[in-house]
Amino acid sequence: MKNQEVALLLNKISALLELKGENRFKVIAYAEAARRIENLPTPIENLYREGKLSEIPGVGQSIAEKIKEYLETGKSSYLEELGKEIPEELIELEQVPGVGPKVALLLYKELGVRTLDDLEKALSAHKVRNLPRLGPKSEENILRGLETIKRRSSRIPLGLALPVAEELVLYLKQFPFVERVDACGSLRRMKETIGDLDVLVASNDEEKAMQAFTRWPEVQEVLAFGSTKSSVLTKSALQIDLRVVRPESYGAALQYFTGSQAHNIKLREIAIRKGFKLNEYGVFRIEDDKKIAGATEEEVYAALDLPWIPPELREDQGEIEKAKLGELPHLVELKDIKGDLHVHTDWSDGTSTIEGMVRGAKKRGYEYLAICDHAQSLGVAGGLTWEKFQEQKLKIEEVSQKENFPILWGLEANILADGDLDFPEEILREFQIVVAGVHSAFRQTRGKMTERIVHALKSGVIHILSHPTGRLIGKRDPYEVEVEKILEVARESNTAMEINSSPERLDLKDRDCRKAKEEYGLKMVINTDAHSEENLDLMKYGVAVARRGWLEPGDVLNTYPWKQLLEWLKGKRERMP
DNA sequence: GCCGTTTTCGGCCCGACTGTTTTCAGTCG
Repeated sequence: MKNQEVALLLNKISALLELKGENRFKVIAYAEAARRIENLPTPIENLYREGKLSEIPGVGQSIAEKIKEYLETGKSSYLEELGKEIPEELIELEQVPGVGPKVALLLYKELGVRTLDDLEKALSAHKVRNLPRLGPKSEENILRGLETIKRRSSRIPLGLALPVAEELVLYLKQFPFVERVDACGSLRRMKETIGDLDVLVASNDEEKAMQAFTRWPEVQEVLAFGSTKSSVLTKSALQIDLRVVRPESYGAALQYFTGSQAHNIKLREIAIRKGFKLNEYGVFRIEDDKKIAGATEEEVYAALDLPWIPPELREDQGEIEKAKLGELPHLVELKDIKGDLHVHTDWSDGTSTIEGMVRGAKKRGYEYLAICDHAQSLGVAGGLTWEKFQEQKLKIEEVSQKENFPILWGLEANILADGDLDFPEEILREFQIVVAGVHSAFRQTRGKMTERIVHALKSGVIHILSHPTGRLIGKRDPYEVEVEKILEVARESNTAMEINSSPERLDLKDRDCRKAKEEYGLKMVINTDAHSEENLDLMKYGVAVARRGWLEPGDVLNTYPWKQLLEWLKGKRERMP
């Protein structure tokens, strides 16, 4: 799948065109095409083979030609031509906060600066302050930007950002002049990683709100301080932007600050066509500047003849078109979840007892639970022998009786390097539920890995494929595998795909969930893979992925009532061809 | 460069903050 590569190419072209001072709409066109391709669920090579490149929104004849050349030859003559005029390295300079295309070009033309190293030298020699329209303050600002870029980790996982956001929201809520607080941006959309944290406050005393924010004990440095907008860097090097508006504009501001940018642009275009203007203060009629909506998000969308759109969908991935038609999905919610179908206990590498996990499940309002400890081959995880599993079965039955709570006796089998499972099929059929996944030999070729998983699924004994792509966000890439092929065989074998809720996995990912549902009609299961009772709380992250994948309760097996779930589990093996 | 139930030409989202300026360009989200 070369989608990321092609997107990178188009983004480079966009950046060089901007440096060159080309028409800004042309610049935007390339960037927009890149964004579209980045979010495409299908490999762009397939679209190319079918001659359907121009069917991608934002890709016209000219950009299609450039993609074609790149896919055929692995290079782009257009990019190379541009590179002769403007060195590609300058794109890196723009990564420094405070340095945009104009300044980058100025630095290059006047001082010969091409790299971050060059920039550092020019700054310490105080050459930057003498450039036209720049002064000592700009020099200092760029220097700070350079330090920030070294310090600031790139995007941080949702699982780390969410607790920070919750803490800040709690802190701000204690002030009487703060009427409402919400974390917005990609965090509210529950993206798997977060760049900056965006927080919105409703207040009639902006000044006090800003001071309260910048005096939050976690703040290390104030980057910008305005009357309605400020930015800080926390001690953990996370950038937080705070925006304050009056309560009567809160809905419009919430909408604006939640994004995504692409979603907002679409909405503003719709507003214009209706004779309105949409900004963070409200919806205004252009002819007399009269405000017609703004206090709530619902009324902002309603003013544009749209139903309220859940934040997780606001990515300009077709949600606005569906909203117009009244065909938005009724997304699955945490309260729909009736049980966790993949948890570990202290029988293998978990830390809680069976009783502990059951108590945790009951506390969360679940109706059932599946205990799926590791099997023998996974020595590092204290995997169980068949004898041990039989012993565990008795214990599970005992606890189930005592607690009057349905527990499935299952396991998480290991898909070995050759695609066999670590127990023979006859034994696996004894278990009430079989979850299976890849836990070793990650570095196989694409073909081998695909064949390995296909072979395992075709055994027909697997109910759920756990963490289907094996990625660890920011630590390990997904293994090389042909996802489409896996989904296809999953359909044939009635296998459900797991959405693993662990914030470092979130696997399957949102985009693939949507594809699994829409193109393959698969069922998904949202599991925590909890290794402790507390870990059961991770379910919310998996639900977020499902929502971003447009899933409804009916698409998610563990929203089923107990009886219906049992039928599905039994039926799965009977339906095998 | 892309796009079109008001268009194949003429549009293309909107505003805050900063610094260096005397009215605004550049950057950012």
